[in-house]
Amino acid sequence: METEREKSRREEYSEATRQALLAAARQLFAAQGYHATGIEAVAQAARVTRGALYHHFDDKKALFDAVVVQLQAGAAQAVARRARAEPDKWRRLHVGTEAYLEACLDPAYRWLVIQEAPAILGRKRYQEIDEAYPLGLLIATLMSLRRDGELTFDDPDLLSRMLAAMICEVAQLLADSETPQTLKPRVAEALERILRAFRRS
Amino acid sequence: METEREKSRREEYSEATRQALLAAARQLFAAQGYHATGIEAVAQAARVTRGALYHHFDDKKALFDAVVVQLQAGAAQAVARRARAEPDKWRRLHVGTEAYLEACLDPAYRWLVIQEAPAILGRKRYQEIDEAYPLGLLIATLMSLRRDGELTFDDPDLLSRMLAAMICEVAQLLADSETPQTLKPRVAEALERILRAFRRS
DNA sequence: GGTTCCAGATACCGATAGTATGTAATATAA
DNA sequence: TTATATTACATACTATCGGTATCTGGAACC
Repeated sequence: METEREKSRREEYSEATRQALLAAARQLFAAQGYHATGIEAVAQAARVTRGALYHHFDDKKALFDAVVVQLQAGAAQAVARRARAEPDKWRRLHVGTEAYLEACLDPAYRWLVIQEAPAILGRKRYQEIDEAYPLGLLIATLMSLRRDGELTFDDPDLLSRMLAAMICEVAQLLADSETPQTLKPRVAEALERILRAFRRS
Repeated sequence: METEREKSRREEYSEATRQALLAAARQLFAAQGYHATGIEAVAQAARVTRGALYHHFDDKKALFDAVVVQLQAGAAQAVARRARAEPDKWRRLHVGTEAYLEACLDPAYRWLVIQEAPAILGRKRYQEIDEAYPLGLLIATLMSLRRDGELTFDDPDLLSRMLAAMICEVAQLLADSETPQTLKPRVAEALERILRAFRRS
């Protein structure tokens, strides 16, 4: 914890408008996509002018970046909350992937984080954020399993990315599916089998 | 084959400029990305004016769409060429995934088809193209294996998408990797194991 | 109580996608 | 052969939008 210096009224207001801008941006970007959303519209939705927006964020990309960070942080928190409860590591992995899959079902997450973010922020920056949040959790879990000799594969980093890619893809399918309730168990089975392929037998 | 009606000189010229526009677009989009590339630049590179471009393509997105179709067709052709030679179906699958992975290593393919296309064309249209070309091959192969009772999983469509997603992700990793020669065998092993998890034992 | 500083507003610029219209060349029909 | 229709392409213009430079009012601080 950093020393909680008393915030001035000004700083409070400033922070509040920053949050309002973030919320407006998330909402509009998710609803219409990044390029279809004008900076002007975001500012209006947050009830400020474009000047205020440019005071808080360097440019449109920086605003989008902040939205993505926020979404990734939220997803990671949701996953961690559920996984922490599990004592067994394989169970933790299982619960974690399921929780992440659930997080991916949020339309805003799918559209902004999975679809648009890599192209807009660039793969490098995208991976930075991903590793700092949800992907980082997965990597850590797999590395831990590897240390215990429970994972029969030498590259947890590679494996985690492959798993994450699959989960994202599957989330899109589930979201687009007209019969998700029949698709869901198949997805679970496939993931189960794949994980087993890397588990010490 | 449709009846090869004699082409007039005009039609030949027209087709040639269309191809020139496509080639210029592919080159520039791949080099700088979709949004960073102006319509004007594409027209100039093809040595025509923007008017000509808008004559051949409805808008910028349609131009991009055509480029993506061309790239996907090329990839599918490369995969089919290599896979057709194999008599055994599992071998065919193996060779096919490897060939597709190789196709994904083309920077233009990675950037335009994998990264930008879903966001720009929309997931629906993207899947249409994908299913018509490389993904379609994979689905067909898996369905054939399923019919033979060789595949112990009920949803070849789902599985093929999961595999394709992984391969795309892995291609990005290989491309970014500083030591692809050490990464490659690990990738091969992982894919091998995953396929085995769905193979009749 | 005057000065500094900063959140936010206003006004402007440049780039670019898209449109409306014009033109010259070729195909087609009388 | 001449007249008409069609087509490929060019030119000029508009609207939108991201970004910047400049300004202002009020809170914090000496």
